[in-house]
Amino acid sequence: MHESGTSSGKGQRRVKVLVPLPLGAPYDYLLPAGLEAEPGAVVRVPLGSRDVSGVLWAIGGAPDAEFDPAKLKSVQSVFPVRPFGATLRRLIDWVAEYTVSAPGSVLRMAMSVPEAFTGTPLETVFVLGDTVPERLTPARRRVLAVAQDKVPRRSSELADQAAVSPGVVKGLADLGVLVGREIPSERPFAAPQPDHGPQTLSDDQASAARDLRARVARKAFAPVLLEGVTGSGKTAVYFDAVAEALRQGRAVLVLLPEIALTAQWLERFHDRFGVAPAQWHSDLSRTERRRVWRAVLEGRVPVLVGARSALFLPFEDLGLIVVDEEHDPSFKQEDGVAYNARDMAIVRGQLERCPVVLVSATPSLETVVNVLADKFAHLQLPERHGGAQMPDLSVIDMRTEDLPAGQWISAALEAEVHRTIAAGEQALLFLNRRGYAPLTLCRACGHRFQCPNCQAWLVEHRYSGRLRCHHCDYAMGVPAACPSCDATGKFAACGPGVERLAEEVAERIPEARVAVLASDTLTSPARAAALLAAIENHEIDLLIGTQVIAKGFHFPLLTLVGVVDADLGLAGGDLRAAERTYQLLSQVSGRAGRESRPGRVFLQSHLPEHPVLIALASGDRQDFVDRELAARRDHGMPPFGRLVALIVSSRSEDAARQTAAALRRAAPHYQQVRVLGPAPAPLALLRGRFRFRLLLKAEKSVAVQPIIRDWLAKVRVPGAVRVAVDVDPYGFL
DNA sequence: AGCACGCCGACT
DNA sequence: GTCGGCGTGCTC
Repeated sequence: MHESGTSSGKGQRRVKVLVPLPLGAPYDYLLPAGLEAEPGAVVRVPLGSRDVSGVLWAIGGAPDAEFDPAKLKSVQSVFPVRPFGATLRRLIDWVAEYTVSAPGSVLRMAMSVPEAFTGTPLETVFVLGDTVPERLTPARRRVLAVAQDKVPRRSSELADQAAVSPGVVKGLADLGVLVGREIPSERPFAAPQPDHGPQTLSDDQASAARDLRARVARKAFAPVLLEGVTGSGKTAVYFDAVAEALRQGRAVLVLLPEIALTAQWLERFHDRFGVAPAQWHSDLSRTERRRVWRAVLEGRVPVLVGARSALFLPFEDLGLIVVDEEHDPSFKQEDGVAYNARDMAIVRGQLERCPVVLVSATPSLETVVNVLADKFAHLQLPERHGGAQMPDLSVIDMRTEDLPAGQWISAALEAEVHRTIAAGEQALLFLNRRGYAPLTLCRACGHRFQCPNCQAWLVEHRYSGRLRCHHCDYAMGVPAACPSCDATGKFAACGPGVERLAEEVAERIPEARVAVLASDTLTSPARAAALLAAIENHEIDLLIGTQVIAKGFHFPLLTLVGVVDADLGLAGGDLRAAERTYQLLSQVSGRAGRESRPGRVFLQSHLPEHPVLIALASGDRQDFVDRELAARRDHGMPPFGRLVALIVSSRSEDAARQTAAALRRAAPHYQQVRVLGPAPAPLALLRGRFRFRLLLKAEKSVAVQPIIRDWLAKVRVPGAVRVAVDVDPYGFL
């Protein structure tokens, strides 16, 4: 019973409240006379049979004509926190409009900490208790030594300072040796010092840095591409702009792809500014997430580095946004609200009136076109920093190699690895495939292990002894006998993954001390950091890695890069296959010879005449970009045309097919618009759902969102069927 | 996203 | 006979 909700006495204003649910529009509520709230206020409202937190979106406004005014409910309370700023609210509306999704779904991304508004965040700190431990291990002794001074510390601080794992601290706490206590966690975020450790910049770097500093000082929107070959010192340049924003007292947001692996980036930040920045990524604990969110809202975070979702944090006074590795596909969110954080960063910069710096060695074609059209300023660093040379790159034609079955390293590449290790240097073998083998089949009957939920093969992982689907969380043990014909000992692994490559290396390059780096072996930041340290200390000679190794790492001794299968990304009809392969391979190549020792790169390929390989081998990126742009323009493809994908999915294949067909029949008819499909989506079965895809292709001048909205409104979609809209789709999944 | 309501299998 | 499975639909 919500009696208060049905009254509409005098002094109660009607307000619009957006709740973080996919509801399409803000809902109307009454604001009781006693409550004061302005737009942006975080409020508690009744919804159905429960209460939810939402944001007051507007006072008054046109009442919802569909809704019976007698049923209006009342705002229950207003949280005592700073309201969401007008720019963030406009960003949320803008993103919802652009991506054709519910504003509530976008708000949800900006309110990712449901419990962030209530009271004061608490955290547990420990001090030495009276109990004496029975067994004193060396690790425990170190913890006690640290705790001796009676200063209360969080368990992670104790663990760090005593150089023990968090488990040791927890063990002592469980024994009562350490006593925990809850205290308000409003520890300030340490202030980065703009002049802590300035770096010497080359002339090119200094002039780019000067330009960026001036733009930051101007406090106006300015999109800038900072382009420079791998190793040219782009980070040092934008750090200067960060320092300038700090001097202005404005906040800085740095977006990076896959934050968990940026130990080296954090180290550089620490060297430059004396402290660590605040961080935002999916691995944060609840407490930490809440602490950071709250601190951002209250304007206590000077610099934050985060993954794409950090774009929706409630900053009040942003002075600079940096999108590092702007071309990286992981800025594109595919599920839920499909948005590209790089593009939305530009929008946020516009709303906040601050510069947005896109950083890359291989800018996306979208960005290249924006530079050509003078929409983005362009700063270039043509040379490697500190006199290092770009690596020497050559292609190994695998058609003339005669490798025995189960081997993937050519004789030439093997010889190079031996030589590199003998010279006391390090080598990297790159293969963008996790696990042991991408396909396992039975030689007796031809049975292939397939995922029951997805249209995909199960990938054998020998380290964990399981067959795993890379698209959902399905996994099974390797059975003793074939499930189809009962034969035993007939399984054959087809194709290589990094684990199998490691096996080949053990046989052919036995002198190498090897580390395998893949997203499933670098499970925690701690493990990643330990592995990086081992590499830096030259305890490792040979790195075998998937694309996690391609980004941003800097190993002085690494002089040889071997790309085991340079053709891997080129198959299939993906629009961006060539662009992405070029980006990935030039980034991997860029790991070689970053300091005084020159680097060499070998690309093993069956398609040495492919434009991507020719461009990589010749080092002529411009020629490649020109050709690729010409091809895109000829076909009216992005960045010259626009695409919107509709993915129709359902547990019932029939229901999905029928809805897709109904959408086809209702397809919009305009001169500059074409609708393709429906066709089974590239992953026609994903996580137990059957998927069909329609593609709308339009000229660049067309506003596609209203067309899509009209289109969707014409078709009745049964509850069991979902239609996902992806404006500017990236991959063709 | 929850949570309620609603129609079909194994239990106190 | 009911307890409860999760499919479907609504929430100002």
